[in-house]
Amino acid sequence: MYSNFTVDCVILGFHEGELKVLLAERNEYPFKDWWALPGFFVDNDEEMEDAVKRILYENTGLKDVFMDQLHSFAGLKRHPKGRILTVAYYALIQLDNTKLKTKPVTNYMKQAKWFPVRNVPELAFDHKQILDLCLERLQRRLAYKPIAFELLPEKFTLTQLQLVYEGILNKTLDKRNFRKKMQNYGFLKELDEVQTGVAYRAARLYKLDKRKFLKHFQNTVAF
Amino acid sequence: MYSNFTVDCVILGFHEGELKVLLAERNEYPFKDWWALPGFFVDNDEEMEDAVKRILYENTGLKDVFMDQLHSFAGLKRHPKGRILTVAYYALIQLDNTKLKTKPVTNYMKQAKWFPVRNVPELAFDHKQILDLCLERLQRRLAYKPIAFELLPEKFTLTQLQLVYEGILNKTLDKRNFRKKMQNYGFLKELDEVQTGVAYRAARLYKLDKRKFLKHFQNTVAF
DNA sequence: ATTCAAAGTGTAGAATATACACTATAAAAA
DNA sequence: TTTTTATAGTGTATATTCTACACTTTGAAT
Repeated sequence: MYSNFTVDCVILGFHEGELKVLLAERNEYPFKDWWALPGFFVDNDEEMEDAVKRILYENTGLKDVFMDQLHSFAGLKRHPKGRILTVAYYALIQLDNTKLKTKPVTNYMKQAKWFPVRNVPELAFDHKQILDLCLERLQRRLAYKPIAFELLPEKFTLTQLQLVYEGILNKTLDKRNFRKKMQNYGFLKELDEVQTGVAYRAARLYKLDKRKFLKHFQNTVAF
Repeated sequence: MYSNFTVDCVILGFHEGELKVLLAERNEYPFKDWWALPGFFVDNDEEMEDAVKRILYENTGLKDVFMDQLHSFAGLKRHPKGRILTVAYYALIQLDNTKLKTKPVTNYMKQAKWFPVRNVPELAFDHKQILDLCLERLQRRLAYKPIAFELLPEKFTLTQLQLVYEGILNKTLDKRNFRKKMQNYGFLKELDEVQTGVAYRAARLYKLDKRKFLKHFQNTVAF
């Protein structure tokens, strides 16, 4: 039995140097055939976060995904059938080629597809507003939440890390300054491993020491 | 006619060097006689923000108050009568002696009273969690939203401003460094006026140039 | 052996942050 | 009118962080 509110989820991944969002093509009215953020009604006996997890699983096949609440939207006119409150979340996944191929998994949507976040089709409801808010929040939270690392595989190169920062901040960064700063933070573990399968000099791999990351940023506020 | 969700509001003011929150003593079950954040059901045909404004007006007599959404809470067990989703807001008011004297204004509460934010009684529902989240958010948002200024009268002294910053950040700041930094930002208008009614040297008054404030901070993110 | 494509590295100057203590002023009290 | 009191208001030196900037190294492919 459904409750009377929904969750909508901005599912983000990073692929080919770009931040991408998973959108669903709706197969139901209103906004049938429009692209929208994956979302659905929360069940009456279901925790809200579990509903988000369910949507994530249906759309990506993944469990244990990093997620965070964004904002709630309850405008009287946001849904043509009357007010439907929605709680928006974002989720960050490690997107790779295997996950790029999406399949329709629920009957209320025709297909799901990844789009570059800054080049999405027109979206249903107020979903464009939700996406924009998400991107703005990510820029701020990047500084004190392990956002960049949730978008990367466990082992990553500094160049990959820089590309994620650039994708979220939507601007290019200086390579040397970026590396210096990251390494000075002290929460990157340098591994004795390098990249494989590249046709040029292989880059060193790093891991995040989440413990040190959180300790470093728990008291990071102005002044 | 009530909808099925509520708004709860962390109403904050600054008085006698301390950040204070307005709490309401409940006159209804559940949690009758407990202190709680002011909040109530949103009407079916009422915008959520208007509901917050209504609660603010009932409790403080003020309109046009600065407010911002915090987070939504929808735990199945947060309310003994079943899940009630609540959207938490915070609001910042200019608290002075006239506003300190509160009166009971609604029948679902016995009285309202101001408490120092870091010394509140045990709260109903998950309201302590909401308050703590609010204080944490304020610390972060202080750096890019005009939070400190919403807690002060239009004209204020630098010492008053510093006290607000200290109250929110919950630590003391260096006077000279604080003033230097604030004045360097360039969004404070120095007035040709000084404080009145003090028994010692009167301090110069300042106003916020909100336009410059927002311009200054709109692009303030890491890197 | 050469080419290619990306990895990896240092330094100088600018800006910002921090630590720190005394003088100036206005009203009140003597 | 002088003195006291309480807060306003101010500068400098050092440390830290930020920024701009270009070449050498490496490993695979040709």
